[in-house]
Amino acid sequence: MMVEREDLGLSLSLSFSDSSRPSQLGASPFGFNLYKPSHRDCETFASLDRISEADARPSLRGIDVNRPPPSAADCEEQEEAGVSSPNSTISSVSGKRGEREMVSGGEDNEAERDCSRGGSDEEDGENSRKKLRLSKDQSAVLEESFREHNTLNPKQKLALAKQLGLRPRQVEVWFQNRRARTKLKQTEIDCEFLKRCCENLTEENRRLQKEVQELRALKLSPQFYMHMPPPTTLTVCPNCERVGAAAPPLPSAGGGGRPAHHREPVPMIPWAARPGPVSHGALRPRT
DNA sequence: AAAACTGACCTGATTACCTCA
DNA sequence: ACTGAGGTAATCAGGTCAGTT
Repeated sequence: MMVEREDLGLSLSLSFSDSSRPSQLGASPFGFNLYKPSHRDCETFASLDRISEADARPSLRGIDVNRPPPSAADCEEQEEAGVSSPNSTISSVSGKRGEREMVSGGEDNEAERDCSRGGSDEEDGENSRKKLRLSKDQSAVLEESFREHNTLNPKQKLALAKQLGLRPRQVEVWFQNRRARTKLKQTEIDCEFLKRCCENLTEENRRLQKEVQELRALKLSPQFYMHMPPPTTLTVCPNCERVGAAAPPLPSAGGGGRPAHHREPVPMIPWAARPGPVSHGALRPRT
């Protein structure tokens, strides 16, 4: 069974078989990579938008996030200042706090503190969490970006934020939500898949039980021996030298036309498939 | 009115870096 | 100079809230 990507409704870019992208979410058993990047992986050069939530709140009360925030441009400028710092090692250095601070130092942080949090619930009743609605264009750009990388490094975040006229924090939140919801959808799909596997196996089991019963009945009848294959059709397995009748391959079973005793169990679920064929030498003693 | 969607937020975990004894 | 402990900051996943469609 293969689930169409379009089925997800989120127009996800689930890479079922594409393992070529390193920056996917971490590995899902179904091939959807759910990659959690370590800080070492990403370019953390000026993560200006991470601030104490508590600190951020008070200064933001009264800001309507649905309005293109005056802060957005301001933030970008401030962050750009960080980005364009001659001392920064923006694109090549990974997550060294020294560098982060170099570009995001004191005042910028304060500024970001003011502009990165849309927050402001409680207390101020009239400004309880207004919701921004992203435009189609904004969503499209974000989707496109998500398809390419489902995590953002700070540089990409800033660039996107600037391009879309959003705060970096908004871009960050969008990506976080997107990852979470993508994963949720994938889980639902996986669940559905497992359900169908279970049904198929139950059916197969029923069928095999029936077959066993029939064979037992046949064996008890004297005519059974009349149907025995002549000895010449018995084959010797070249690997283990066991004697077995050449069985026709079962369409649904793994192992194709191999002798029955060499057939691998059918993997119930895709990720259960072994990386390679199990051979007699698979359990070689360590040297 | 109810349900689905979605932007925003909170919390806890993880990791890297810094400071200091 | 080296080292381990504790602190700080950034980022993430998972869960939730609440406004919008």
